[in-house]
Amino acid sequence: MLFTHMVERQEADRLAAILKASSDPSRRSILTLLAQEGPLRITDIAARYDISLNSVSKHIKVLEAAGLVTRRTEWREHLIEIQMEPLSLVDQWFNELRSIWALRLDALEAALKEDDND
Amino acid sequence: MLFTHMVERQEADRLAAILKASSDPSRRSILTLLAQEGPLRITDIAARYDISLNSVSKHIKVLEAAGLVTRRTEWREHLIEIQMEPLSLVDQWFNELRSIWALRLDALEAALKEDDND
DNA sequence: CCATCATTCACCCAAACGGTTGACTGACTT
DNA sequence: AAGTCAGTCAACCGTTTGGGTGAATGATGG
Repeated sequence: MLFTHMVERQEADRLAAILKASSDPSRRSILTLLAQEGPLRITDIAARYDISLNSVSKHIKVLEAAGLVTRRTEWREHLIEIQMEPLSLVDQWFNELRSIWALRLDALEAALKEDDND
Repeated sequence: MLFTHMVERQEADRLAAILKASSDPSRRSILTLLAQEGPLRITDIAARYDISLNSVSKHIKVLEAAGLVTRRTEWREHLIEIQMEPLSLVDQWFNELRSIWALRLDALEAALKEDDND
């Protein structure tokens, strides 16, 4: 059905964004930092690393696009907060993979048992 | 302790490899294919896509380096099999993140309760 | 009125990436 | 002896990516 495909496509894109965003070590480090310290300004985050403020700003935008982070802008100060929810989409993909794999094994086992009866 | 750090470093590198490997759509698709069809030759995999055999061969090498796939070489035929175990390392990282985050919230809550008593 | 501050924007650069093509290897088929 | 087959290696191309610099913005504080 068309609608289902659209939803699936959307989810696939979201998954892609999440995985790509978390595939970079700097961004993973920023996520950890945000998890332990709570919401931080971009400047505060940049202060922890020896990369430029600009670079951090770009990383935040990538994380934001993936939904891994949200931004609360209070005039010139942007408070960045980690968002855990998107991780579940990755969990979901893993579980799908695992169940597809298990399904095939089950079928294989059944086929073997069938062979026994011959 | 030095030894612990070495182990952690190793694990971090492995996590990085796994996330980067699964951040590409073609590679994710290949993984799904392998999950549902079982071990396949590189040629068989390539036949499913309109990218060259060479390109698939490279993707397989990336997946192999991440441990997401193993190779059983029977002379010129290379049987590629999906490996689920590495996914648990990503699960593990997610859970660490979530627990770090929860820990901070707990501390925050405790501090608020403390304030109430003033 | 001028400086400061937090952030983004517009470029620039080098490295990495996904993909291609072409040559090579080594056994099996004809 | 020649050709096919499965896969790798090496070189190349265009695009993306992570990083950097410098300027712009726009309210706030001297």
